[in-house]
Amino acid sequence: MAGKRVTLADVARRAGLSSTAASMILNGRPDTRLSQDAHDRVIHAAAELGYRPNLTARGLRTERTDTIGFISDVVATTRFASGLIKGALDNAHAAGHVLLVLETAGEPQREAEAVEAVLDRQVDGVIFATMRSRELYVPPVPDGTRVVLLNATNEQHPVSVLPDEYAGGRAAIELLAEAGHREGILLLGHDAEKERGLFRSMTVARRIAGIRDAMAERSLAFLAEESIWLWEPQNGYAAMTKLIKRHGRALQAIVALNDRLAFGAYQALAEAGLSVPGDVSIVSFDNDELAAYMRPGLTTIALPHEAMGRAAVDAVLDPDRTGEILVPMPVVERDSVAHVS
Amino acid sequence: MAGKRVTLADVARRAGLSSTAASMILNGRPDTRLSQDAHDRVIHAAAELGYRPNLTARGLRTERTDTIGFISDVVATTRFASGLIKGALDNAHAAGHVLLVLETAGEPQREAEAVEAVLDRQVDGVIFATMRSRELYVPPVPDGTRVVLLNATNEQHPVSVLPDEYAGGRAAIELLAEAGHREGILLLGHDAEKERGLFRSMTVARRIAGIRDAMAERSLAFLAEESIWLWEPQNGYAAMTKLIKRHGRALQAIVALNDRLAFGAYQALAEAGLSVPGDVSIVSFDNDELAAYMRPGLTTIALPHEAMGRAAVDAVLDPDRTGEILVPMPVVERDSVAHVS
DNA sequence: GGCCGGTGCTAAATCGATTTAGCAACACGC
DNA sequence: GCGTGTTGCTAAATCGATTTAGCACCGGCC
Repeated sequence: MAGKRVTLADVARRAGLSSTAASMILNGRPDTRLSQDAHDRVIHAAAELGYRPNLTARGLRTERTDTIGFISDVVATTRFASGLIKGALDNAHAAGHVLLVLETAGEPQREAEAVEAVLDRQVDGVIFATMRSRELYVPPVPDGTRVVLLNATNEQHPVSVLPDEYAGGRAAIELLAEAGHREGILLLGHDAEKERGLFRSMTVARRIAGIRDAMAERSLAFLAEESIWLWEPQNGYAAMTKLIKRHGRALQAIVALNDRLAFGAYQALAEAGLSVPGDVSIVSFDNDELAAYMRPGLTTIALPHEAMGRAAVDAVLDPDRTGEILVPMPVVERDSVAHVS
Repeated sequence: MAGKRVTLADVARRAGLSSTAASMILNGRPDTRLSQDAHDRVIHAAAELGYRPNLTARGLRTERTDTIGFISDVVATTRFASGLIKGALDNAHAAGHVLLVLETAGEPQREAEAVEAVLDRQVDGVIFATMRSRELYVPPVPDGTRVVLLNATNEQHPVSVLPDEYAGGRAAIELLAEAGHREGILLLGHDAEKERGLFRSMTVARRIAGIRDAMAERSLAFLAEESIWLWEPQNGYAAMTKLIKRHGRALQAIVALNDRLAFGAYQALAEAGLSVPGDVSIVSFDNDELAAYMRPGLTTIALPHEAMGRAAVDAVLDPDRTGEILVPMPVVERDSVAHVS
């Protein structure tokens, strides 16, 4: 494609009108007294010339750019991070906006740079996202700019989008209880005693609270709780190998605090000759890509990353949305939980 | 933070000079004859007021926005997609640029919209990325705009960044050969006969060519080749279950065409009571997240997603880069290949 | 005939930068 | 004392849109 871009002035000239008239007509301004004929001529000329407004120029005048800054500590390492982006992208597209994506690695220096980079480009709003949910430092932002925290909170900016972890935690226990499990349940990843006073993350705390409340309501107690600091497959494998030795067949169900731990548990159970869900049921959290690949498929409470990303964009664009926006965590039932009588 | 942004005019006023002078000084323009004193005053005033140029305004005048459009068919579903973005983000940041990320789901309609959306915002260049490497349709783009294809090619735009799949394919075979494997090698995922005339993807074709050339050079032949159209764990599992039955202990090594197939193969081997790498060695491609979680760790030829993303940004910013830019695929050695004598 | 109000449109200012063109003051050479 | 350069700086144009303020014309009414 060659030549320069068509400008509003070109359209106006072609229509035999001023660019004032062309601007008003193309923006559908109400209460202008421009004739029907003028409307027709401008719209026709614009179509004919393939006119598209230069948003840089418009932005300069209107201070609106139809662009949202999406600043994240991490974008690639987890499916969660990219899910947030995808959801945000979807709703931004639907609203005719576009996303400026920046990564900070969680370093305050880069966070500050990122904020400046997006403000220099006059974004309409900023979304701050984190992997590990937490109270997030937000560099100073001018008053008018709308800020939404995604999977994070901040005192000065009260608009946060979070997964409804409390309800998710309850759902995991409800699922096991409805399948008839009442005994021999193991909590893999957290021990109330050992981790007392340690801060893991805001949302994980709620997840665990949901689990414990649902247990208590049903007068259920865990057979064992195993604290694991890093929720990686290797650690899940090691912990489960030990626990199988200790508890043997008393072990009937596992609540794993994420899918990677569950994956490690599968490996340990297979080595010990125990089958899932025949001998042991497992329910977990996150719905990692992994969960679908495992055999049998892992039943898990999904982290609703895309829905969260979508909610964040909606919140940026709707000035009335405020406070904590909780996004439900869907229960993804596969084949790792057996019914017992 | 309150109040309006500081403008160049504010800085100039404070320094007691014209904004022309302030602009020239802050941009480090050569050959202006402005005094050292004027320099000091402007720089001092800018620092004092915390001046940051409005890039929208600058962009309007200079037609440069320090912004690159990153248009991808998919951003979230695979680690590959998000790796490309992360790499691009890294080098964009290093070069003081920022990325406008858009997703198209591979639909021409959305591709066209995406191009218009980024051009309307006067980006300095556009990167088109795909998951499945292919000749990509690129909507018309004005002459001056630099276009780079990432994991794709296009006739009109000769700048492409691709993984060096041919060398990667060779590397897989070299690895097995050096470990002493000469017989009982299975190619999992492709059968030359069955797939004749079918087009999978440009890069996969090169991968397979590298594999076959390296085999031929060493006068090696596959024990069997198994065509699998969709490279998912379930299909790898099914195919391997069948192949183990058919070939038994003759099977000594597997070249899996991606890690998800290898994962399925692991499951089938474990069920058949065969150990990796004791009974069967496996080498694979991609270096999915999965590969590190598997037991034993999977040796695989990595898809260099981040390096590719970085290379794409470099190519956009350097007008001299042209043609195919091949990014090496690193060999990631874990524990799935045994030495045999 | 003059005033009023409505209709249909446009000139010019504006956003915040960059860039072009050129002015005033001074030194120098002859 | 007069042209010629150099030095140090600025006024104004420009990019492409939006928006403010207001002009010219017409018809109707007294």
